[in-house]
Amino acid sequence: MPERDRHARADPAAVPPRLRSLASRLLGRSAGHADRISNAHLAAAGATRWQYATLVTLRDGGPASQAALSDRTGIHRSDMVAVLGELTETGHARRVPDPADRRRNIVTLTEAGQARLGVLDHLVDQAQDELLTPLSAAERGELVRLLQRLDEHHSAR
Amino acid sequence: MPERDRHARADPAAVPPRLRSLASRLLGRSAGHADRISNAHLAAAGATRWQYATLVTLRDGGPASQAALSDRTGIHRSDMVAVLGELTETGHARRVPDPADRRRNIVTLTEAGQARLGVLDHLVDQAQDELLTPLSAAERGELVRLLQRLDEHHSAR
DNA sequence: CCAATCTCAGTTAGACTGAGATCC
DNA sequence: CGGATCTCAGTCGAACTGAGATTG
Repeated sequence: MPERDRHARADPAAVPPRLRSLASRLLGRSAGHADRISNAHLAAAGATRWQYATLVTLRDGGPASQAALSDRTGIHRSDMVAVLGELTETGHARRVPDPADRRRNIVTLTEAGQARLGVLDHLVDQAQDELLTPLSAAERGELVRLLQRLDEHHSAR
Repeated sequence: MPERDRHARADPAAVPPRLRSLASRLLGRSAGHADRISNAHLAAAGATRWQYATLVTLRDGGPASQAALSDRTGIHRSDMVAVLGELTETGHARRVPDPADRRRNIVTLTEAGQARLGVLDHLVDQAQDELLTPLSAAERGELVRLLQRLDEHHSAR
């Protein structure tokens, strides 16, 4: 991988103060860094963030329909179809029609999926650590708490 | 505008704790809220975030080449072409070849651009306020400071 | 010849809409 | 019938790559 990038990276010192202190801009940029780092770490195992979120949700919430997985992960129902296609093809999840309601699929985590999840958990931890490098443990907690309040407020009906 | 959305919104209570406390996920979701709110407020004046960032940078940094504007805004050089196309067509910026180096354009803010910027500044302030509603003034400052440190760290060469 | 600048065409991942088929 | 559920095709804005033309 060449990994070139001689372009467009926002010279931190040259950004006007007005922009440098806009919360919306800082969130966008930090989310960009977070995406790049998370994707890079997960790609080492050939995984994606959507796959990881889905596997975690299956482990913590148990078997569920695709609609329920959409609600719990925040992944669009329509993208969930593709994610589960990948996970079932690689044997990490199983998708069987619900006998009690045949519109639904019941999705379950396989043993292989549990094993994979252990690996991915570790990679994600590393990604968080790289992302939050400049912050102390207390500051990381504070950041997470503030962001949770933002997200909860704006996710509420 | 119908503005429907009966779908995929992540039921906050149902998200597994592991996901709910991942900084990278929270940043992505918060950035999404920020984008939606900022876009909505700016759209009321027919403007975009890229246009706003470019106008601010012209006001605070004075006339500049497109490459310099790219560095200062973090907008890709290739997208900057289109943004300046819009701004010059609407008479908010002017683009003239640099007589000292004819590879460059010198971009300047027009009077109309300054006036427009006053309006947009106000809309952006409203957007920040809506975004940060659940946080106190002290918490908003703390959030901005933490995010600045993240961004500076990961933007550094 | 090499490097910088601007421009244009095309790509990518993420998030979304709309509609069809199936089933309760 | 109305209303979920899953699936598929396609759209959209944001961010990017690559290459060409021009100039230093």
